[in-house]
Amino acid sequence: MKPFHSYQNPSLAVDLVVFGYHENTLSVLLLNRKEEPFKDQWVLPGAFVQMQETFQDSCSRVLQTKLGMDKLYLEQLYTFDAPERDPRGRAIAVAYYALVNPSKFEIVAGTMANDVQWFDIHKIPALGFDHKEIFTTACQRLRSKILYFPVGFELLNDLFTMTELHELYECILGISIDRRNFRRKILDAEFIINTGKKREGLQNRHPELYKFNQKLKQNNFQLNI
Amino acid sequence: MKPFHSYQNPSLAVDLVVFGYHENTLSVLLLNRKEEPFKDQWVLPGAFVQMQETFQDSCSRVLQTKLGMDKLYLEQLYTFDAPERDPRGRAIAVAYYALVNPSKFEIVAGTMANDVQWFDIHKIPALGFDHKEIFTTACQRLRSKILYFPVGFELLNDLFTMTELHELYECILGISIDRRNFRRKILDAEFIINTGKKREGLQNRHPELYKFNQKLKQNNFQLNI
DNA sequence: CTACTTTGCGTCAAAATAACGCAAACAAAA
DNA sequence: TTTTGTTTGCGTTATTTTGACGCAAAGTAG
Repeated sequence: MKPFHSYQNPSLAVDLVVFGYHENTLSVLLLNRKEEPFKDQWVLPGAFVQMQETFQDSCSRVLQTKLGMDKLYLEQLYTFDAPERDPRGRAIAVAYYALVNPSKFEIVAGTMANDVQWFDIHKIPALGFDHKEIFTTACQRLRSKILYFPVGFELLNDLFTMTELHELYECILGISIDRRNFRRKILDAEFIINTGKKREGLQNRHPELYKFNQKLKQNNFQLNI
Repeated sequence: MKPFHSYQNPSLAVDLVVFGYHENTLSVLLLNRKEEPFKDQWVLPGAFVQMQETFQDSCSRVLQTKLGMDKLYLEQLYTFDAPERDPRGRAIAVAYYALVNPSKFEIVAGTMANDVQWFDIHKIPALGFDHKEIFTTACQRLRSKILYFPVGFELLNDLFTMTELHELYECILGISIDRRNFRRKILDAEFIINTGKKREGLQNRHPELYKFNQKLKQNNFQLNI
């Protein structure tokens, strides 16, 4: 499918903010550039959009070829168009963010090339292009989205404890939330379902295991935390 | 500023959802197409993005040349990339929405070409391309944004009455809101400022005139209506 | 058996909300 | 002038929601 336009169009790329949650830390995946411009600097992974593919296709291609990942939760963030954002010429970036669940986090961390690395979102180095701005936008989106969409479940395993969910929210929102009030609000909103199972192991009291309530993908709700 | 890419890039356009509020009705500006495809059908106004201009520039160009409007409040909505969205070939659309205040609404309505027309958002005809989807996205954005950003003021005159603001909210949200509770919440949030002036005229009791509180452009707030 | 930690559930005062009542301010009719 | 009807501004009250805690059961470790 060719472009039907006679004159030239700007270059079009997708850039990805890949979030992972591991050991009570929210991290982002960065790539160390091997070419100019911004050689040896850290940047967000990305790729040019091919003529026939959708943005989601482009994102999947980046995730698979550059990062060795399966399909993840993906959501479009914003499209960045500042004329000087790429020193090589006019380039539009459609930013997406992705969420990696903990099981994949470790696999990825183990097999990653040394030019790919997880960074704690509070310890991000200087980034090339306008990627700092993209990263900041992604963090804001995640923080607001978590209050009215069960986006956090993409960052946890299928079964999780109330404490894990609680700590995830504290981590993403950057605030401390009363454990007991959090529990009440989450349960009142029918946000999650108690599976009846318990996590056995080296812990103290064995916590109950919850799962995500699928109905919430349709219904809107509002968590006032 | 040329694209630095060797292979071809998709066509890139901006599409605009222009909202106007007049006589207690929220309307959108539509254009009747004179060429194929979708000849004689209604579509959203739009234009191809020139190599050197930002999206905002492209939007302003559309608003001025096609619709004869000044600069308006503009916000990026979403970027649409379905491969078949344009039958002529691959085309990406960056959608924006714009808000027109009432004084300009009437000027525009008076001088508009007969291929441009305001439509009540509840009486939208069939639209060409994927513009129905873009329109729907814009309505949703407006509804959610009005609760945490004073976006509604762009649709009213500088000075307005509490009743006007109240009716605007009912119209956009599509629900009925208790007049007295609405007043209390708006005033508690320091959403607006009482100017002390009153609107004289043919009404009954002369209502007080309010203005938008500029401080709210920075501060976040949440209206629970 | 005794600490100590984690987890689940409950209480209660304070704040926010929804659902109204009511009278002042004005225009128009009587 | 007086009356009637409408709009506007400001309350009140019962109910719900929230925030800040207490407390004991279920575990582990000494």
